[in-house]
Amino acid sequence: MIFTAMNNKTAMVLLEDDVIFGDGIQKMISGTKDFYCEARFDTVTSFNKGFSQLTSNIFWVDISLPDGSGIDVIKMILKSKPTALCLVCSLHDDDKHIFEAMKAGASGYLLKNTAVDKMLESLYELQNGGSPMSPYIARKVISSFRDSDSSKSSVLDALTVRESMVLEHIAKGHLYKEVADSLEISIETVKKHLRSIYTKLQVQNRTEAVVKYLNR
Amino acid sequence: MIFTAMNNKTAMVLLEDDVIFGDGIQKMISGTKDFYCEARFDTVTSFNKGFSQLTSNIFWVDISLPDGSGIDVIKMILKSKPTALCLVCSLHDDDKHIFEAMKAGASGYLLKNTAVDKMLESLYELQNGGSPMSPYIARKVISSFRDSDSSKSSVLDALTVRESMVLEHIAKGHLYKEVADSLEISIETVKKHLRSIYTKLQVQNRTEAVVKYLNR
DNA sequence: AAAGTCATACCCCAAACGGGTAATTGCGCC
DNA sequence: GGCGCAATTACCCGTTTGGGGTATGACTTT
Repeated sequence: MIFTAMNNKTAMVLLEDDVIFGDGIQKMISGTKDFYCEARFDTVTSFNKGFSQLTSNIFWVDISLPDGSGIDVIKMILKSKPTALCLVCSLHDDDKHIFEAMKAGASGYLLKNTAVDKMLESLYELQNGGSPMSPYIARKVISSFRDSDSSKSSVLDALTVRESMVLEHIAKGHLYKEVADSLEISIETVKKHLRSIYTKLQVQNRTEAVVKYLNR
Repeated sequence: MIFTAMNNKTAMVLLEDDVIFGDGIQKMISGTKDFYCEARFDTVTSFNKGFSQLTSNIFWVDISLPDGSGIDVIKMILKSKPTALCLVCSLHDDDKHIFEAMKAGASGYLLKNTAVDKMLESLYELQNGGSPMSPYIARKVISSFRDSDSSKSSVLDALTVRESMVLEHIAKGHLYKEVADSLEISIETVKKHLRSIYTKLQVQNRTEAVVKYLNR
């Protein structure tokens, strides 16, 4: 469903399959003096069909749609409009949905239980370079950066200085001989270090050791 | 500077070296009916000295302090109080400071030009499980998740279905034999697949291949 | 001075790996 | 309906790696 343009207002698009909820959002948008709803869709298919005619830069998207995921829609939008702002509004508060949406390029993430005034505020925040998130989402997002470490000692800490150097080279795909030349020690010593590493990391071969090293 | 306790209010600590700004924040906190300032410090040293006597769970911390970084203070706080909420309030809006603070475990990040009412709102948001961030910060944070591109074809896309399956197993540290058993093919076939993988990924051995796979 | 850890180095041998070659299957295309 | 091509399967051979033992000198801790 595509509507007519309006002067002095920012165009935005609504993708939401729940009729009641969609009506509410559309009404909310219409009630502002700064935004208007250029188009409204309730399926991925209809959105794709109408997309090429849209001029909006702001997209309000639900994730769970009857015929697909809003996350894929976001990817599609950003492929042809890299500066588009996609605001997810979803019931989902699990890591998978949240982080997939972010990876896809969402510029904000609201839960559906958000108060209307907060939703409105979010639109303005979005437009002004912000990334509105429901508090619970923001906490998850910011927490994901937290170094589980600082206190928790990694198994890698058990390695000696020399062992760490060896593992670092090994993780680059080097052979015993190459590591030996780099560190100016004999191949046998490299082997010895690597065996200590395997023991300490409780792994059986170099691949497992490298995986542990890379996931530090 | 440590103050006396107050009933029915949430205790919080202020770490800020700018006297004028600190006064403003302290006044703001005092003006609320839900928070009070248990203590106020202007250096890392004085904070460390007083820390053991503090009961607060909320910490308002500046990053640039005359004798050190607030980021280290956050690490220290969380080491002894893992549930503490640290709200950074800083002038710094560069990636390094932002993400270091998040890694250290900050629960929110405000820029100093934030309006007072937003600052207040942030305290409540923090207490209610949210992670207040200035819009600019939130946008940076959320953008950092964005897949530099879902359109850019990874070298891994060149792999056939079977090759991908093989690589997936290999990346778990499995041996030829284990992969062969899993996929119910002969060891020799696994080896052949892996060699095709090496060619396509332009690597010489399994470690390099696994590194490329893990960095996908 | 003794005990312990780290880094160095060597030997041996079985298991795993990497590279060359080749047969078979499966699928699109004319 | 057969041709072409990629994908999948498979074997052989020489090299690399993994795991075992042993040993010596430097440096720390006790």
